[in-house]
Amino acid sequence: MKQRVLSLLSSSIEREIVLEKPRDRSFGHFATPIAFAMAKELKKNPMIIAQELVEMFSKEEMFANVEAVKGYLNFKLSEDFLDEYATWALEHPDDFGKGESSSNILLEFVSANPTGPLHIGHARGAVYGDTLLRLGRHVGHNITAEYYVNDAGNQIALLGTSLILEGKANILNEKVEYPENYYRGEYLTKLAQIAADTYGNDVFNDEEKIKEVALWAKDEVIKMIISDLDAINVNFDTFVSEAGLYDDWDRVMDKLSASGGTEIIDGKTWLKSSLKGDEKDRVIVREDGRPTYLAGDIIYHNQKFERDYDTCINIWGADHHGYMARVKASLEFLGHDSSKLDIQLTQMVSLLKDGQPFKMSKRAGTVVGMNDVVEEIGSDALRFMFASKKSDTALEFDLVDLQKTDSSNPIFYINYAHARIHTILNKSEMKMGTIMASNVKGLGEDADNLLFEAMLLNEVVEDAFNSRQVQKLTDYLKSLASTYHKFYYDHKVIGTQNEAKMLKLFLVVALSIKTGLSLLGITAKESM
RNA sequence: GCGCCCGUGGCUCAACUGGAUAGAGUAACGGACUUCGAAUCCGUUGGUUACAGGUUCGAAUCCUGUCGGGCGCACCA
Repeated sequence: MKQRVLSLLSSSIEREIVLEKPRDRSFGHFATPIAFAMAKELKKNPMIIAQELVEMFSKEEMFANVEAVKGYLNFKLSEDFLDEYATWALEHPDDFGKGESSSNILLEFVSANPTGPLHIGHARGAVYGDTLLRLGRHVGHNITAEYYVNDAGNQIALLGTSLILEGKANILNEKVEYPENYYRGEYLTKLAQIAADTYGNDVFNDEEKIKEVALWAKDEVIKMIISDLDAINVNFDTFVSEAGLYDDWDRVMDKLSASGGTEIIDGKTWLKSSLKGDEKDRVIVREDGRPTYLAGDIIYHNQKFERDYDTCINIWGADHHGYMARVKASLEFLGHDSSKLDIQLTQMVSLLKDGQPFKMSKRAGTVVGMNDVVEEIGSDALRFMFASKKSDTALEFDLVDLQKTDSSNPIFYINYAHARIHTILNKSEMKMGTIMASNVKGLGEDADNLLFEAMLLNEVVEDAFNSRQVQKLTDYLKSLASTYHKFYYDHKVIGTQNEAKMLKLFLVVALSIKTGLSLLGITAKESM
């Protein structure tokens, strides 16, 4: 909708136009402060400029009314235009809210180490990333969802050792000395049992097999992670293995040093990231020749950029923010445009249950598993909760609040609006053909407002994706549901003269809610 | 100490990225069912946008400083 208005305005005004949706509907459907900007250049009173613009546009069929108020230019859309758009939406439900962007984007998210199940912080990144993915695709972009698997380095060996210890302790019932660093948790108990079933109990005493067991365990953990993610409707297109990247190491190193990006001091290779905005240089190869974690990231990001995307989006936990400068520095040295790397951070999550800190009771300690939360409140509530908060602010929420079945629980409230529409459609004797053949004109201001709001989905989705702020969509859906509930309360539908018209209006609302929820990875309910 | 993020009604969050009177939900209180789902709706109370300056037609938003909070500051991933 907004696109159409904008393109009409752009054909007459040669400058960037900010078109906004006024808070107060009496100012129209759309408004622009363009006259203020023009006033500076033309050295004329903005009120006068606005008045001139009114005359330019008031004859357009798209508008019922164009007004100049205090320098703002306010547009009210015509009912013909609104009805035409509504009909189009209902006839093309799969295209509703879609955009025409077409960038190639790589979206990397979650990328949790394959050493244990996902915790609640990962879940936030997963939901945020997957929601961005859905929004971006709806807007028209071509996006690849990728998971970077850190399967090289110490932590895999540590996983192997931890599994062996677990087996010794719980299956062989031996006394074991635990080292300072090792993994623990219920998942290891399960894994040890499977390992015993697969390889036999001897495996826990066979030093030779430690490496093999570690790799096996890593694969098992990845399977667990994938199935955990699947439980909240998060899926990936590609998995990139860190271990597999090192074939490319020599080539990338050559490129780095050729551009003066490296330096060897005390037998270690340093990335001279301080030359590119980082606070200091970073070791990428240790004295003994083993690469550091950063090395893998450098090869990986180089590979990403050589795959030639328009934009690479990374979603990282906020505790990694110190990494941004060094990764970008390496990209610069490798001759890439680091501004194409868009790093979004997700902040910490803390959970309450009925006002008390929610922690896992098991021996694994303090970290809350994603599974545990999904079990408590379900995927829909979890996804909605995370999507509805700005990702870069710390978040605390109470599980009990998300189990409520009233308007205090937004996902419930929105589903209820959708379900009410289906109830009323089922109750009505109207045939779909009759409903579609009617028009939504002449229903009054409440109906016009509801219809207009329902048809704003595309604008909201584009805005949410471009600003990387997915909570704009959840806010929109809450507001739309509220407007609908109000309308429903105030207006009787069945048996009235305007039954078909109103049902057509409701169909648009339902379409918008259903589409919006699906972009959040949630299936709209048709009955509660 | 240095760097990044943040500070908006009692609480959880918005505010179209510099625009019109800072909005929702929750909590508290008071109303609306012989009516398509009251699982809903309506109303009242609650704000010097942490504080002090600055930039301009215009600031919660941008700049500077102060205070307060979170996260980093590995040859771990």
